[in-house]
Amino acid sequence: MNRTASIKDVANHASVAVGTVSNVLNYPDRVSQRTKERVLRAIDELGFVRNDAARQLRAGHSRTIGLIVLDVGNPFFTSVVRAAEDAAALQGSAVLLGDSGHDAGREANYIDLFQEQRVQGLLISPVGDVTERLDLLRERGVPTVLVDRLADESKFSSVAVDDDAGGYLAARHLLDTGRRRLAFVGGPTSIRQVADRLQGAERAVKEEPDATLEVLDSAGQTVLAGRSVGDMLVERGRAELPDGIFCANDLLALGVMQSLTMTHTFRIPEDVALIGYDDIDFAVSAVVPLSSIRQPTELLGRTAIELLSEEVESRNPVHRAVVFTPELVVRQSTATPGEG
Amino acid sequence: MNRTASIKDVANHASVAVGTVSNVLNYPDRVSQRTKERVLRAIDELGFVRNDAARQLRAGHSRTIGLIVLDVGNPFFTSVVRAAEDAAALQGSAVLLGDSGHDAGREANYIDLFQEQRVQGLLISPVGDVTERLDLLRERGVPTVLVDRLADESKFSSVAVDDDAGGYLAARHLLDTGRRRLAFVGGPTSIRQVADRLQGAERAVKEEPDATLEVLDSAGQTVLAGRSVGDMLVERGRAELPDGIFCANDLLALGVMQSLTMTHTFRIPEDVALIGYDDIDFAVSAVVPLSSIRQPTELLGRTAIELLSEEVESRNPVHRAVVFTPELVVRQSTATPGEG
DNA sequence: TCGTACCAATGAAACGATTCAAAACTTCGG
DNA sequence: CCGAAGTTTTGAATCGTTTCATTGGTACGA
Repeated sequence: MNRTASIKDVANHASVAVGTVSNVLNYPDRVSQRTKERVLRAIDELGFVRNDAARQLRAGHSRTIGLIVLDVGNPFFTSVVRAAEDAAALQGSAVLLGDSGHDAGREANYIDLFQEQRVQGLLISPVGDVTERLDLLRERGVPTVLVDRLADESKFSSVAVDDDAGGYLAARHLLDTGRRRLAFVGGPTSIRQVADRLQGAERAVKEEPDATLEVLDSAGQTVLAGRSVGDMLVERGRAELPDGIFCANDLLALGVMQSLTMTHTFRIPEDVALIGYDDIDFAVSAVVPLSSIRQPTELLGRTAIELLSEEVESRNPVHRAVVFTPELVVRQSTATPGEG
Repeated sequence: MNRTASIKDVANHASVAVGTVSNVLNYPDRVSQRTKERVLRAIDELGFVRNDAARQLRAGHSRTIGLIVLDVGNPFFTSVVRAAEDAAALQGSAVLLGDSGHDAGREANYIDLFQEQRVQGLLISPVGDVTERLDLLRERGVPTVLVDRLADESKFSSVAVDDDAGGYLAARHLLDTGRRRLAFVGGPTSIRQVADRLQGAERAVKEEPDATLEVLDSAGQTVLAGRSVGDMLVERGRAELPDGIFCANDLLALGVMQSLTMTHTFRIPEDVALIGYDDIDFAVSAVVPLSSIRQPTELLGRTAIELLSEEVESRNPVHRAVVFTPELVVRQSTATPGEG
């Protein structure tokens, strides 16, 4: 048991030619029943396992797709990854997963690694601006699809979710349930997602002449940041409290909820309605189940793979930018006051 | 720009032999300065990227390590993965990540895939019992290290965390802060982790003659399951309430906390102390910051890689089972009543 | 019996990098 | 100018698979 068996060993053991063994593996119909059985027995007895490196060397390309995400721990990406893996498996490819952790250096390492592996193509949620490294990929003809990032269609295909539409959806929902004094809670607007969600909310508020939107800047996108905003609101007193709060993500919303419910001065949703964004697992099991905006992550992952396949198959590069619309998930935290 | 450049193209372009190009890449010292520069320029001009398949075919093995986890979304594994990747990178290997999602079929697919890729070795957190497939790997001489699972040392190396010690640590902490009527909240004890944590807690309680431990079975390991247990406790009334609760994981603890704090009948930690397990991100930002037991995930990942390296390098397979002791993280939810 | 199809099996060539024995070139002392 | 010793460069052989033109067999009708 020194070395793993090769196709040649199998051929000898079954007394056939190497080409025949290869045919058994790749084109079973071309081989007679008798021979096939002999070969399969030999494979079994020797514990033969295909050497993918040799296969891929001959084929000129691998059957793997590279996927680089900003943070595997983030449920959004976890879900996208899972969907991409499943979609890839259906078409016989495997996904190599890389986690850049928002670090351009790690991202670069993975890009290089995947190039050496001769991946069929690359799905990437890039760190910061689209780097020159991605342009290099393009020149080298490595099909690439940007994930969760709009792209110049002359250069790349991309899949993304319309954050402006999500913001509109959230604010519109608050307005539809009778709230008029809205507040937006969100981290630095330098983050594109935050800015887009705010912009969508503003658009909805402009549709109602008597509605107002107050912007409450939060220090970050965490539960604790949400709690400080909440504490600040509690101190204001009832008269100046907004009656509908839209948070740029669920963590912020959970923090705000903690503040408001702890003091027992305000009730959700009777005094204030609260809606978040992302629909993380915790949203449904919050003290007051949290309404949220759900992003179609499975669709995102699946579509990314499909766009990539298109690029791989067609010679001439026709890029497409696909944008999905998020979905409103209504729970108790924004129930209509009348209905409790 | 039809085909990616090969080492032969580079050699022609720089007017040297293929061996020289290879030397520039692998043993730069063997090559004269002048030649090296010419070759590097050619590499740059042609956009040459090493073909890993060819390299690996010649070398007989890859520079990658397979890692199969039960759930990439679980923060415990996410952290282990990150640590393993970093440790592998240090020794010049890359990690191929597979997510079995607790599904034996997906696990089997990844094992097969990684075998075809000729990974140097495999880290796996196996689904259910150690399968015959792993025994096959062993026979084929693929070094394998089990993660988060104790293994028969005659067969595999393994890294795991001592759940019994963790349970002891949690209960001992409750006892040390003066609590005597303890309760354990945990899902079906058929789950090994749950059973071990309970056993450790029982061990601690036996050390105090006047202490008792009540076992409250929960329907699962979720926030909602925790909340039903909490609701049940609230109904009991103060006299029969335990004064220290140890939950088999943080989600359960957060659920219990929601119930107890919502009614405002009981205060944490004054009336009841509460401690969880895993120290997830949410623990620190709970309404009452949650004490918990932290598992040394980074250490787990790093050590797994080290054990694997040992197996890869040494001829004769000497397996080791490494068990780590978890760590107590004290927060407000178990503060000593006196200190409030 | 021969010729024509058809089907199965064969095995050399190719993929691209690394290795290593041999060849080619330098340098330097005599 | 020669030979020895050292340094660089060369290029054929190799890894394991797939491909495909070629060969070997079999069946069947004429």
